[in-house]
Amino acid sequence: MTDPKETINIENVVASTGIGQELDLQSVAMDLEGADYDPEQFPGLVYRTQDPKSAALIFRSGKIVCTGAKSTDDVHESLRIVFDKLRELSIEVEDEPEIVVQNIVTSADLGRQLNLNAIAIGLGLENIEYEPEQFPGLVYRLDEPEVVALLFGSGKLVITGGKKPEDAEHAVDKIVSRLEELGLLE
Amino acid sequence: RLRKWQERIRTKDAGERNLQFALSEIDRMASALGVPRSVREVASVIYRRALKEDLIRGRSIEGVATSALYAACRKEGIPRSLEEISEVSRVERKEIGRTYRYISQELGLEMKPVDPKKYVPRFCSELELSEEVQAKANEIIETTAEKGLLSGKSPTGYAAAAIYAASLLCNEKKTQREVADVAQVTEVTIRNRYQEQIEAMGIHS
DNA sequence: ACCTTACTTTCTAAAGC
DNA sequence: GCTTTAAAAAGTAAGGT
Repeated sequence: MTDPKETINIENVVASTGIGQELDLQSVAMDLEGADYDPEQFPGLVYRTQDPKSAALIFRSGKIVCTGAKSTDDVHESLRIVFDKLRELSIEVEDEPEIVVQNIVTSADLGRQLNLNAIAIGLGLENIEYEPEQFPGLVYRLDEPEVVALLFGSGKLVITGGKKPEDAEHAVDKIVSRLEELGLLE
Repeated sequence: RLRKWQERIRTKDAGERNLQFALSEIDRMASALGVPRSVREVASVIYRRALKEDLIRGRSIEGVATSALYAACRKEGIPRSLEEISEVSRVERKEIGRTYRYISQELGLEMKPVDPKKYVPRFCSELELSEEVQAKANEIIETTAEKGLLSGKSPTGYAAAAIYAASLLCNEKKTQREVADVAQVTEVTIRNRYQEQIEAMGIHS
């Protein structure tokens, strides 16, 4: 049997950082090509990097949110590009601003079909949310690690809310053992 | 002080008025949906519990009232889809759904997923289909759900497909459009569920 | 009937309303 | 609470050909 842990794939990494300097977003929007800035709609300026693909939300305070990267390395690479772009606009940016990963979205495959109805009862209706009229996935919140899992009938799942790649692995382990002890896998 | 006392009265009156409004809304929607009085009573109890547990803060009274009715219909085994409920409420479907999930979770209602078979009698009677078709539709739902086909699928679409298939098998054919209209799903959904169900039932047609 | 686009759910930070 | 950004899962829907 393929270990479900081997099927884990990081789909999105969200991180926050800051250049340690206030910004005039109006002028940054003028000079930075491809920048989307509509303060009436949202206070942040949106700047997209192509390789690695990501979207950076740049704020007046100098704080930045980067999302869409496929790995923590890509987050660093994307933000390095953003920092350099800002430096090209002669904006002072710290040498190595601290980058904090805030959320990692992962997908995985348990390798067998799931009977979500049975799993909903097995895990306990008070511990899950399963409303197929509204969404096909069963929502399962774990305490340790503190993540949220979306389980689908196909056996595939999504893990989100984690801050480290290991969180997803631990979550998959716990889910697999929980479903196995309930006799709901295979 | 007199002012504090007056304020308490005012608050009490406002609260009382809000409760009356909520209960009258539940009554109005229940009548429009044609659900029995017992369901309105269950909905009222759920609404009062939500009020007691202070779950209405940050939400509209009408949203909570509508969600309570939606939950009550399910609890009583005569579910109405969010689509149907939203047609008699001024709250939009998405808001009813999220408010329902919230009060369901907070009040520990422990609602089981809707069984598609619960929609069969009402949909079939609206389509004027026989008991034989109903029984066949229930059989299709039961058998295919046991094979795992139900996971993640909407109960209304699932019931609609089984009813469509049963109407064909019993020579009381209804078109996909007719069934789709009463179940408030698209013909595409019926087609997709129908194909999976007849395949799982080993029916050639 | 197909295809494409888009919306539902989960998570997270940011600043401001 | 909302606004915006990204991403996956799978179901449902809508519009065009």
